[in-house]
Amino acid sequence: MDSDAKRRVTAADVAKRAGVSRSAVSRAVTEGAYLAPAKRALIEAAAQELGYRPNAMAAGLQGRRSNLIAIFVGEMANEYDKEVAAKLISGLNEAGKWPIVIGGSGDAARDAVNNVLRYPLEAMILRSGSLSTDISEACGKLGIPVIASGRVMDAAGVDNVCCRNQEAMAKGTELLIQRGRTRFGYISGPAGFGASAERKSGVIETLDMSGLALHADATGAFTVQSGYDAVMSLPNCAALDALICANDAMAIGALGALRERGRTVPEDISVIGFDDISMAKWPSIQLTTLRNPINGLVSSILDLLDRRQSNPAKATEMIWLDAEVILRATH
Amino acid sequence: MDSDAKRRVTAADVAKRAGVSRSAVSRAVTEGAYLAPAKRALIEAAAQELGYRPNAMAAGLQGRRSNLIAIFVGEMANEYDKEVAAKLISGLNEAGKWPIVIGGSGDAARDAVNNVLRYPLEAMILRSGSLSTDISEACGKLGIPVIASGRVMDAAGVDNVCCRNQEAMAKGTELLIQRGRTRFGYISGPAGFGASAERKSGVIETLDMSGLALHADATGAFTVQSGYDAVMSLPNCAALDALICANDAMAIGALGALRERGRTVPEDISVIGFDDISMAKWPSIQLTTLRNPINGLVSSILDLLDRRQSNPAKATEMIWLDAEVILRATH
DNA sequence: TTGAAAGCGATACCAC
DNA sequence: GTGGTATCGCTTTCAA
Repeated sequence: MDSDAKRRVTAADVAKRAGVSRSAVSRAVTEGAYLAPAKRALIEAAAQELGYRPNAMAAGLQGRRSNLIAIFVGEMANEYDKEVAAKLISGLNEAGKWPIVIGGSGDAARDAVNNVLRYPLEAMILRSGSLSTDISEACGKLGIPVIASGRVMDAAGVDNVCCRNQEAMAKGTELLIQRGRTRFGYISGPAGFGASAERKSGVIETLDMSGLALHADATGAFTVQSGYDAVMSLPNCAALDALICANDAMAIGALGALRERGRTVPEDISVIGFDDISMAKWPSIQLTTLRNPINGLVSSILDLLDRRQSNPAKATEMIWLDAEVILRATH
Repeated sequence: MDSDAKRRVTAADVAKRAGVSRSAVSRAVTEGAYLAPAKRALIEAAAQELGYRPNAMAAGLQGRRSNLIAIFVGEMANEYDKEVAAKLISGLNEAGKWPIVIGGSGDAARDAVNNVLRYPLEAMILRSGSLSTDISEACGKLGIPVIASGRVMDAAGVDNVCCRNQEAMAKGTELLIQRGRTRFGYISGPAGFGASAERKSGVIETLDMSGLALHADATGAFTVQSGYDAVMSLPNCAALDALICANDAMAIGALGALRERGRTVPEDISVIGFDDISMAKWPSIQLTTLRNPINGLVSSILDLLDRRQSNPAKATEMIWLDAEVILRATH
C-alpha cells in the first residue's frame, strides 16, 4: 500500500533496505569506487527493487558535471533550422549531454533564457536568433561557455562554427557559368543576416571575374513563399537563364513560380539553392544546391564542446565548414 | 582581478556585499516574502551588480517545482514530428517549463531516458517512438506523470491526446466519393503504428458504405521516398482515379511518381494526404489534405499538464482532436 | 521584519 | 573496504 504522496526513493532508503551505509550506496553507483563485489551486488539488487535513481540535482550540487546544455534555436521557422536542431539534439544525447531547448523570440525567449541560466549549464549553444548578443553576454558573466553557429559572434569566450558562405556561392556560380549561363538573377536573404551578405558577394565577385553581372536582384525572407513571390514580381524574368537563391526554401518557391511563368528548368533556366535541406532531394523537386553540412556542423559543435570542457581556459576557436556542390536536376 | 577558476556567485556573496543575511537574499528573490522595501532594493542592487542568479539545482532540492519537463521525440525523421517538436518546445517555454529533449531510438535513446530520469522531472511527454511502453513504465515507478500523443497508451497514469484518425479519413474519402471518384488506391503507413490501422479502416469503411472497395493497396514508411516507390511499383496505377495516403510525406512522393507515370493531378486522379505539414501548402505542391492539428495538440498537452499539476491524483484523461479537411489543388 | 539554523540528497574526504 | 561527516546553495521554519 503506497502512501498518498509518493516520495522519491533516496540513497538512504536503499541503504536501509540493503543494511549498509549511505556511503556504500553512493559508491555502488559510482564507476570506479572501492566496494566489495558481493556488497555491490546486494546494493544493486535493493536499488533495482526500490526503483532508485540518484537525484541529479543533489549530485549536481556537489560540483560535478551537470550534463545540462542549453540550446537556443530561435524561431525554428525554416526547415534547415529544424533539421539542425534535430541532429544537434541526437548528437548531444549520444554524447551523454541533456539539452534544454529554448525556442521563440522576443521577450518570451529572453525570459526563458534568463530562467534557464539558473541551472548550472555546461554550455550554451546558440543558433542564429536576434538575442544572440544579449545571451552570450549573460553567459559570459556566468562563466558559461558559448558555442555559436549560423552567425559569427566575435565576443570573448564564444567559440564559432561557420560555413564558408562566400566560397560556397562562388562554386555554385562557377558551375552555372561553365554550363554557359550568362544572364544571372539572385534572390537574397534578409539584410542583417551575416550569411546573406556573404552569399551574395560570393555570387557577385565570381560573376565579375568572368565579366558578368547580376541582371536581376530581389530580396526574400528565407521562406518558400518569399522565393515564389520574388520570382513572380521579377520584371525581367524571361530574360534570365540562371537563378541563384540564398537558400533552398526560396529556391523551391522560385521553382514553382518559374513554372507558372512558363519557364522550364533546367533547359531554359538553371536554378540553384543553398543548404541542401531534406526536401531538396524529393523526387518532385530535385534541386541542385550547395550543401551546408549539418553533420559537420553538429560534430564540430560537439568537438568544440569537448575541447572547451577539457580546457576551460583555452583560446576561442573558429571552425570553418566547406559546402559541397550537390548536382541534381535544376542546374 | 578574477581568480583563475570562476566560481558562481551565490546568495552568500550577495549577502556579504549587501551587508545582510543569506535569508534576506533568499526572501528578496521570492515573490511574496516579508522584507523591508529599502532592504529589498539594496539586495537587488547587489545581486544585479554581482550577476547573481539563484542556483536552480539547490532550489530544486528544496522540493519546489523543478520546471523541468522531458520530451521524448523519437527519431524526428519526418516533417510532422519536427513541426510538433518545434511548437511543443515554444509552447512549454511560454508556460515557463524547460524541456529536456531526448531524440533517437534504440539503446542510445534508452540510456538517455534512464539518465534524464535522474532529474526531478515534472512530466514526461511522449511522442510516438518504439520505447514508449518502457519509458512510461519507468516514469510510473518514479511517480512522474506521462502525457502521450501519436499513439494511444492505455497505461495507468498516462494522459493521452490523440487525433480521430478514422473519422478524419472518412471525411477525406467522402470528399473524393462526392467528387465522383470510384477506383481508389491507398498507401498505408507501416504496420505497428496504431495510426496506420485506424486511418486505413477509415478509408475502407467509408468506401464500403458506398459499395466501393480498394483497387490498390501498398505500404510505405511515412517517408516521401516510400510514397514515390509505392506508386512506381503499383501494377494497376493507370486504372486508379483516387489515391489516399496515410500521411502528407507519402502523398508528396506519390505526386511525383504519378506525374512520372503520366497521370495528371487532379484532372485524372485525385490525391489526398494526412497531417497538413507546412510543405503541403508550398506553391509547387498544393496538397489537399486532412489537418492533424498541431496547435490543438500542443495546447491540449499543455492543458493536460496543467491539470495534472494542480491535481496529481486525478483520473487519467484522453483528449480527442478532430482533423479538418484542407482543400487545395490535388483532389 | 530579520537572522540563525535545520534540512533537501548526494558525494568525497576522513579515520578506522 | 567501509561507515561517519562535512559540504554543495538554497528555502524555510523558528525565535528574537
